[in-house]
Amino acid sequence: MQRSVEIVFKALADPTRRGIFERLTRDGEHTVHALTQAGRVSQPMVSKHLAALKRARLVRGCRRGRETHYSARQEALAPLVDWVGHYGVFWQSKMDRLEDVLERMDK
Amino acid sequence: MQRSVEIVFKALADPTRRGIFERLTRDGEHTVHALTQAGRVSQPMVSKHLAALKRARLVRGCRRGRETHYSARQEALAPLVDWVGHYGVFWQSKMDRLEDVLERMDK
DNA sequence: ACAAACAATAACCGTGTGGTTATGGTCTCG
DNA sequence: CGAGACCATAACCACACGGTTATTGTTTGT
Repeated sequence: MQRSVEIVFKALADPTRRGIFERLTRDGEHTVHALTQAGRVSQPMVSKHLAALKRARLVRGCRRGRETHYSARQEALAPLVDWVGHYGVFWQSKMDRLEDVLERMDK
Repeated sequence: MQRSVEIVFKALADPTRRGIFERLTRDGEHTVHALTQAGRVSQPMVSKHLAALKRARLVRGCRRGRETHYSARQEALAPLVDWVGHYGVFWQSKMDRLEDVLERMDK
């Protein structure tokens, strides 16, 4: 619980990692090679960052032959959203109203 | 812009800092002394963490005599919320609907 | 079968950062 | 005035972390 908040926050605190996540979100699946080309860091570093994002479940990689394809898992942002909902009361009021509305919409 | 996202994420990535912010959010204004008592970290460290939170505008301190009273500024979570809205498309759809609803509610 | 491509790991390095104790600067109060 | 409370800063230390190059293990194409 608290653990995942910790891991997600830490994972997204690094700009390079955020950049990778943002790119995977915008452009979809990418191989390590592709991410290395675009980025300004070496391939091993990309792999390391991907490992960190994977630990936070922010990213999922599937090996396909000799290349690994990574894609973003936006659901993994849930701990972040929950945290804001808990401790950012200003935003919580908005979220609460959202919950109500969504509930009513589903009926 | 990007800068504030960076600073806010980094500030909240540390568990001690998150703890301080959470406490200030729950229990309201506190002096450095009070925060030191509760925490298991030394007073200078509390001051340092408060300085970091202050740089992120997550916290505001006002000197009152010889003690400084700190309180949380939840509005400073905005960059975080915006970022999630931007890159967490899953959550963005919810947020968009929220925006619409709130707009209609205000009329 | 072999060379090259792709990704992960290892080994290493500099620095950023969380932590400490010690010190200094104000303010309060007897 | 002087002692002590409160906070910030300094000086310092250990280590986690972002970065690199070198290496290894698979897989692919010819």
